[in-house]
Amino acid sequence: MVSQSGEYALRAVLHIAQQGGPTTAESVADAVAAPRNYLHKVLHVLVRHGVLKSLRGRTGGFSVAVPLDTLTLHAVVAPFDAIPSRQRCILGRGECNEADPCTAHWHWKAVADSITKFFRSTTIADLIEGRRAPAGQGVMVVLGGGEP
Amino acid sequence: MVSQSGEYALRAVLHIAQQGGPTTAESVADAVAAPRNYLHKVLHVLVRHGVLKSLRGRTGGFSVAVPLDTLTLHAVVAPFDAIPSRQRCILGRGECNEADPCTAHWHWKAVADSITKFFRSTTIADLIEGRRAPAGQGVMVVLGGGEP
DNA sequence: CCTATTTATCATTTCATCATGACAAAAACA
DNA sequence: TGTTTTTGTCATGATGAAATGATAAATAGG
Repeated sequence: MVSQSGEYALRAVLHIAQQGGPTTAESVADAVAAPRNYLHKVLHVLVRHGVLKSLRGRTGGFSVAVPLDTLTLHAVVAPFDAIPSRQRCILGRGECNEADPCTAHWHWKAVADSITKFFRSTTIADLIEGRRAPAGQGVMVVLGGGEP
Repeated sequence: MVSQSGEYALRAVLHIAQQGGPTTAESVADAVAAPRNYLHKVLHVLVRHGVLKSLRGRTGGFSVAVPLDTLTLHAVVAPFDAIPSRQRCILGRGECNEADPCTAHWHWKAVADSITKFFRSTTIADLIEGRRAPAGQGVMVVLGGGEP
């Protein structure tokens, strides 16, 4: 669902966001239980993608570069994993659209939609504040029973 | 979400189920667009797991070993991919249960449930018949808006 | 200016998945 | 019986993600 790197990224951002100022990679590595050198690279990728900003030197470290309620899980994970943005056929036919659906298309669509929605609408702020979901962004996914 | 091997397995079973009698690995490889030798191994794994049965020799091939409306996608994919059966924390804390939930737990739970439900309740028969979902097994997943 | 601290970058290793190729075992059929 | 067709099994090679290790560049503080 989400790669090891993506998971590190998610946990790292969550940790950094909860600290006050710049957080060192070492501190993050401990909190996330990730190998330091490897985490370093992950953090740097997030910097290049504008998710984090970094400061070198003695008082340096990483901090979040954008408002937390603006930062979606998708934005954090995207550099490492391709979360299905367009409809990805579970049977892997490559192309699978509404006009020419595969046998599993409709079955899978509802699930895929809920995954996409989750990553694109949930923010880091949502997770930290422990809210159950962003208000006013409710979406209902209905599996089974009932026609189109 | 599902590995290459798991995808091959799914498409292979779907193809075999639609043929009348035993289907040769060669025929399946063509239909599935998978490398023959590799597919061979995938099919054999499915045989060992009781999903398919095989017959050697001139009139041999693979056929489905169980009733199609009994065969869930989970059963087909499970030998290759671990579909989250128990609650798997998206933050990868390993253990993440209701009693000691992580910050993302409730957010992720609804999505994870829908995925699990999809793989465990959808059968090969459902896909072949093009039904939208097994009747009477509807499940509603609500994201956002509203309290527990 | 020097030194400690921290991020940035590169080269290399490990590992699982995917894939290829060759050969053995069984079964049908002439 | 022997030949062909099929599955079964093993050994080996690519490939990419994950992880490791070493070194360079920047920055703050004494």
